[in-house]
Amino acid sequence: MPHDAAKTNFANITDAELAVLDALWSEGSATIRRIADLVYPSGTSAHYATVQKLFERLEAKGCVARNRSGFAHVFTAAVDREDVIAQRLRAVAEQLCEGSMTPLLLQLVHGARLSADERAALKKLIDESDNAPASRTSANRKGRRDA
Amino acid sequence: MPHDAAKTNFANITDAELAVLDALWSEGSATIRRIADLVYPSGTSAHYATVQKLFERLEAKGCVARNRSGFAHVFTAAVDREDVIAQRLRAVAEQLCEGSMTPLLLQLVHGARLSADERAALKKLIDESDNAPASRTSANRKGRRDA
DNA sequence: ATCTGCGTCAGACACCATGTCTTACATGCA
DNA sequence: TGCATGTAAGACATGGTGTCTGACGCAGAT
Repeated sequence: MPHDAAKTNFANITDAELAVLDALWSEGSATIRRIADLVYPSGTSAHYATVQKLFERLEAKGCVARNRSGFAHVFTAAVDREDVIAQRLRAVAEQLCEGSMTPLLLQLVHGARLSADERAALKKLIDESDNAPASRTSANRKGRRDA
Repeated sequence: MPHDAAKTNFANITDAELAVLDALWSEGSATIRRIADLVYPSGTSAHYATVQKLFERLEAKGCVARNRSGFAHVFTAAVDREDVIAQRLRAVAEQLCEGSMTPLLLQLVHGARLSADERAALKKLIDESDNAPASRTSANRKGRRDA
C-alpha cells in the first residue's frame, strides 16, 4: 500500500476540526479564508492560521482534499456527514458491544421517540435492507450528490 | 441542588475507566483488588493504585457507588452498559445531527446487515414504541436487576 | 522594480486529560 | 507489637488539541 494516511483514516475528528468540516460541508468547496470567516466571524489573522492548521490535520486524516492549482488552495470534503456518523457508531459498538451494531439499534428504537412518519419510514427501510445485496455498503460510501 | 457530581454526570468515560467499569459489570460488585486482578492479570502494587484512581474518577462521575462500611470498600456500578451506550449515541447525535437521533437510526439500518430474526424483532420493537407513552425513557434508566 | 497584501509552510507554544505511579497514613489480624 | 492490606492525596510523564508566530513566496498596483 503506497500511501498510508490517505486511506480514509478519519478515526478521531476533534471538535474544532468538525466545526471546520461542517462549514466545508455547507459550502461544498471553499478556501481557507472563506471557512475561517464562517467559523470565526470576528476573525483575526491568528484564527486564519488556526483554520489552516485544522485543514492540514483534516487532510492528513483523509477527510478533505486540497486543490493546489490556484494561488489560494481550494478544499473539498472527502468524507460526508454520514461517513463520520457511521464511523462514530462503529467506534461505540467496538468499545461497548464487541463490535455488534444491534445493541445500538435497540437502544435507539427504545430511547428515541419516533413520530408515525418516522416509524413508517424506518420499517420500510428495514424491509428494503432485506432484499438488498451486500454491495450497497461500499456503494453509498462514495456517492455524494450535493451540499 | 445539593450534590453536583453525583447527578449521573457520566459524560466522558475514558478507555481505562471503561475497562474497570466493564469488569465491574461482569462481577456485579467487587473490591478494588478483585477488579485490579481482572484488568491487570499480572498486577503489581502500582496497578492496584491505578485502578483505585480510576474508581475514584468513576465515582466522581457518578458511574459507580462506593460502600465504605467494610474495611475494603466495595464498589457497585451506578450505570449499566445501556446507559453508557445511550449517552454515547446522544453525544454523536449532538455533535453531528443537531441532537436528532433519526439520522443515527437510518445509518444503522442502512449499514448494519441484519438477519431475518433481527429485522423481525426490530420491527416489532418499533411497533411497541408506538403505543407506549413517554414515561418509559426515565423508567429504564433506573431499573437494573442484576449482573 | 518595488512595495504591499494575501497566501502557504513549518513549527512553537500553553493547556488539559489521561494513565501511571509514589508516598504517607489508617485499619484489621496473627 | 508488627505486618499485610487498605485508603487518601497528589506528583508525574505523555500526548492530544487548539492556538498563535514567524519566515517565506507569489500576485498585482504604483
